[in-house]
Amino acid sequence: MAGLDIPRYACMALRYAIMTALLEDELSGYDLARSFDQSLGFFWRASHQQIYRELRGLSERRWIVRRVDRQRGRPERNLYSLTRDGRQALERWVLEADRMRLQETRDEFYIKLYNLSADSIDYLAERLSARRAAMMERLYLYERIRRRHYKDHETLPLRRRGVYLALLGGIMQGEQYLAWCDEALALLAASTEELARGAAKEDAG
Amino acid sequence: MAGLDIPRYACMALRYAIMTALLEDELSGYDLARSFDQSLGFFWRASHQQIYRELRGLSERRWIVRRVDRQRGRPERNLYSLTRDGRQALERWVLEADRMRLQETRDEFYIKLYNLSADSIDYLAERLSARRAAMMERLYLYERIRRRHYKDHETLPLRRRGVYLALLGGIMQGEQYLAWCDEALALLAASTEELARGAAKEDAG
DNA sequence: CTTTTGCATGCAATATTTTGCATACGTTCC
DNA sequence: GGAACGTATGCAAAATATTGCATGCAAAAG
Repeated sequence: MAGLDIPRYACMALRYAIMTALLEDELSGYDLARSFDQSLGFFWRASHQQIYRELRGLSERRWIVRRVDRQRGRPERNLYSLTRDGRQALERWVLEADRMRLQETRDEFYIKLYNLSADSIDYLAERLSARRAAMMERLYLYERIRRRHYKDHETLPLRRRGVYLALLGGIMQGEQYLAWCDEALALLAASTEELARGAAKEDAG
Repeated sequence: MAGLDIPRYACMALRYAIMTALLEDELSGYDLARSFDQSLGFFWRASHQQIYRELRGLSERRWIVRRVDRQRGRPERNLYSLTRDGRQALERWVLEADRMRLQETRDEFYIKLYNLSADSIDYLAERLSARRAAMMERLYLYERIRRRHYKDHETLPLRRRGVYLALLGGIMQGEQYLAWCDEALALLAASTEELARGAAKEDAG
């Protein structure tokens, strides 16, 4: 029951996501919480509570160190950076333990689709539109990043190429998602019309 | 501290995924654990432990009921089916609380890509190939299901159309993923070659 | 016959994530 | 001059998910 908050195992991706973010910059918990909305956060999001907790755990392991930044007027910031041990742990993790479960989308919207009915069709179509719009915006952001930082990826240093590939994955997935939304919305609209004409077969158990 | 295992809130997607699976069939925990590898499980996977736990919680809520099936030779099975309350709760959930966070891929492989280096490039390329192969197999399965059950989706009853759309989402995402793998593998291969020729700029901090 | 595989269920501990709350200071808006 | 907003940090509890272990029977494989 001692050392309650220090997990014994080192299997958590968020931990390494944070360390990855610290690879290039010294950042505060607050910075991390925000930058997680912008870059790595596309692939692994976390709330500030979780981030602060991880920062504590990482400090106790000596994988990161804290430096207090006293600002005029503002509250102090705790800036963290990777230690040598941390860098090594990160490198080890990259080469280890690929759990490859990626085979799962884990989006409850799909489950809702399994429950499509005359009662739910309008709502689901509306939500799908919202998702489409949100993804559109996300794609717009991706593209800006791409244009600004990854214009010609042939000349990037190696590590940056990896980041580019992740970004490309986001972009391609986003585009595919838009295409799917369009197909789905079309089918839902057609179904609504059929229902209105009383022509659609109702679910018959 | 009383009623420890009965969650107070009703916000968990797995719960509704299970109920959705029970919408058409009476199933055992074991059945669910396996069918989750086949259909809904593409979108929300769970271990048998989690499933049994949820089944217990759902029973306590009276959203499902258990029927004991005594089989010759084999151990007994607990078969579950939806109650009226359960069906209503499910319908309510579909129309409620769309949390729409889908904006996140949550695959640690992307984080590893952020750490691409001369040390990790071969390993990551190898893992990517494995993912490509796994997705290929998954797509093959999807396509079989599609051909068998969703040949012409225009004539399906409404609920089945929803299931079809989820499946279509899986298929499209899978195809996109393959395309991304190919692009990524190509870039990694090119980078490896450059490294071999000593021509690639090494990561310069 | 003995091991493996499949069916079938479950507990306990740990790990991870989310939700709700709390604080405190400074600036900007009205 | 007070409300709202942004910076900045954190605890506690609840919800969710994974891992490791355990059991027991039957059929099939060797």
